[in-house]
Amino acid sequence: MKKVYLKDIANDLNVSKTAVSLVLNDKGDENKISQDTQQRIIEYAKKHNYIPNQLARGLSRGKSETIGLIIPNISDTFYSKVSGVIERKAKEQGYTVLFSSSYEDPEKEGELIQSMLNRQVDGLIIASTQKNQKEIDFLKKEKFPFVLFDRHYPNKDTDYVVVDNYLGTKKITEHLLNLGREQIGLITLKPALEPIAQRLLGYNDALKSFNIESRKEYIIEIEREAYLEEIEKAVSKLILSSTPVDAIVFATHYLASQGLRVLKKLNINVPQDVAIVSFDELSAFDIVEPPITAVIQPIKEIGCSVIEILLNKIESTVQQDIKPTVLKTKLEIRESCGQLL
Amino acid sequence: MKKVYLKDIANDLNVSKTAVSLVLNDKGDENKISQDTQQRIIEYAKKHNYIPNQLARGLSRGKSETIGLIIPNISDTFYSKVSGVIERKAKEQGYTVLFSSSYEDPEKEGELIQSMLNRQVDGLIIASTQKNQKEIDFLKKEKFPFVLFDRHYPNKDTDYVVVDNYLGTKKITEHLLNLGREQIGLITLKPALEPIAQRLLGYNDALKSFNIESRKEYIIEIEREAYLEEIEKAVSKLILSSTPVDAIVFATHYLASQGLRVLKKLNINVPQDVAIVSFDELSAFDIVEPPITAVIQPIKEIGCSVIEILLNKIESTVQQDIKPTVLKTKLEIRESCGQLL
DNA sequence: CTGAAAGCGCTTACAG
DNA sequence: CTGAAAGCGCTTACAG
Repeated sequence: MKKVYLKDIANDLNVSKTAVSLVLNDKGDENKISQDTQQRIIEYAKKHNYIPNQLARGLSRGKSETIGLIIPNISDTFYSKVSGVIERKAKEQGYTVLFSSSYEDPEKEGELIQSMLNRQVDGLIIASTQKNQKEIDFLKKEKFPFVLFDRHYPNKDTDYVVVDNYLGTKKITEHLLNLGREQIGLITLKPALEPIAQRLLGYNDALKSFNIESRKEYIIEIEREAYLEEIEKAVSKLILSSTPVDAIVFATHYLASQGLRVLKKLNINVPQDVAIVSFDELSAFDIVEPPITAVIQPIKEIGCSVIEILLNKIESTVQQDIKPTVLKTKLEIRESCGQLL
Repeated sequence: MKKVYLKDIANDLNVSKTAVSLVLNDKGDENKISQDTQQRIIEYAKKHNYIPNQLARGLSRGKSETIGLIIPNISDTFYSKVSGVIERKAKEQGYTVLFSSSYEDPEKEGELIQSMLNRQVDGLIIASTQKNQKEIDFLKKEKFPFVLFDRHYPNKDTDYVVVDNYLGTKKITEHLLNLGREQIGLITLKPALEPIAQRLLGYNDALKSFNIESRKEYIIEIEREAYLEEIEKAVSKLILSSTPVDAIVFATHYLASQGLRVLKKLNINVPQDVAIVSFDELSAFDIVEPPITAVIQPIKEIGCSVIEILLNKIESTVQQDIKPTVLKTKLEIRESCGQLL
């Protein structure tokens, strides 16, 4: 069975390509093509397993029905979950998603944006490295539909969907303070991405609201690429200091889980010796020993907002307003902070 | 700045579209286009930010440089990790990946295959629901490049990459037996996908090799869609039976983690009262209470094999042999099985 | 109701 | 060394 094309159907059925195209695109009725002809075309297409070429269709219509998704790492639980809802929602509207991971490499991210543009995606979703100002400016200038999520460019006016990282971190830090912990360390990342910067602010402001001075030596910023090794030093430093910490805030789920590994290795009791909290979680955080208190990001809402905003921009003819979306996090109290001291 | 096309470059530079196309595709030298002309074209393209249209290119060349990835669920840690390596390796060879989740729905999977074909992907990677014989036959008949992974069609001759599910489960079950456990339950899934079927066999054969009879009431197959509720019943049944179990094999990571949640809720001590093991793991299984012994799938190898086989098929002109790849699992011993009884 | 034709933006024999 | 032209497989005004 050889491949069948539009023109084959037209030839075999003695109708024009126009008619076939119209019918197969559900425009038969509005173009008043006879029911009989429509029937014949549809049957023939089904029988011969006609597969329209979307490349040709896209080229001709100037629309690919594809959206590009660029994230730091599809293997990370947060991004994979958000990607899941984005893909599902996109598919519901007839869009397929092209994805690529930037692995936090700005240059790679730039190439990916180019590559997605090459491929004529109708819109772009980016959780950016925040180091591609130029590309973002380009997209803006071209009025190309895109929405940022998780990380945005604070000094640029774009659509984006983020979580309230500031308030989330403030909440978990205050939770510790409310339980009587006062020497609270923060283990976070170095390159100050916007969410990470916000988390630092939240931590500091929580301390401030309890009239506790933030100590520089309690804040450890580690290199993302080397976090596995660096976190060990960081935790040791906080714990074995002359004024040891009685609680640690971890700025990401992987810092928290790795931090807990280290604490266990050092035979530190959690929460007796130190309480811990995490920004974001892993799905097993509730059965970990001890279960880790965390602020949770609303995965589904993030994905839905992103796709809704993007499709709106793609499909609407009128210029859409640019508006940031800031979603709330949820505090999930478990046992890693213990009881009131 | 308006968009620039091949023909604009040709016009502005007073050369032919042919020359521009050749040069931009790195075929300038082999077509003996003067260095000067090449230089001018490349500079112009860069300066005006020329973005070639891949749709047109693909249409013209009959190749889209895209591969389709269809998996049950991108949000599942196993699939997201494999997808990560597939995407990375694909990108290295210039391919972008289009992905979609089937959510275990055969009909949806069929549509996705169609949709990927529409989009002229050069090849397809599928972790199938195993209920689309027809589509697989179609792909085979058309000699369309594809490779299955995780789940294959045992009665069909196709390329696939799987893990030795049989041996993996045999290993964890024997681990329990070696520690003196004899009443070993199995909590697994109902719709007998190939890997699930193999895991059942592995469990049974392990018992057999220790001359222990497999008891029907110790094997509980639950519905995937309702596993959260059903697992509670399953665990209770095994534990509260008149001949209670002293160990449980969980056939997947999510069954294991949910199973552990239930055990904790029922105040059953692991491993004192029951030992548990899991096929596959979650990244926090080592810090869970107790750390869960599991057989691990070689994520990276799976992804690499899949992409290697696929690209080989796509790019090679000679017919490639069809060959299954069966990878080894690794037993990761932790504390959920305790010591020798 | 239907068809011929132009066009989407590339690539690639082919001729010179 | 270079250019005109056909072709990839569709869609869509336009004319009848």
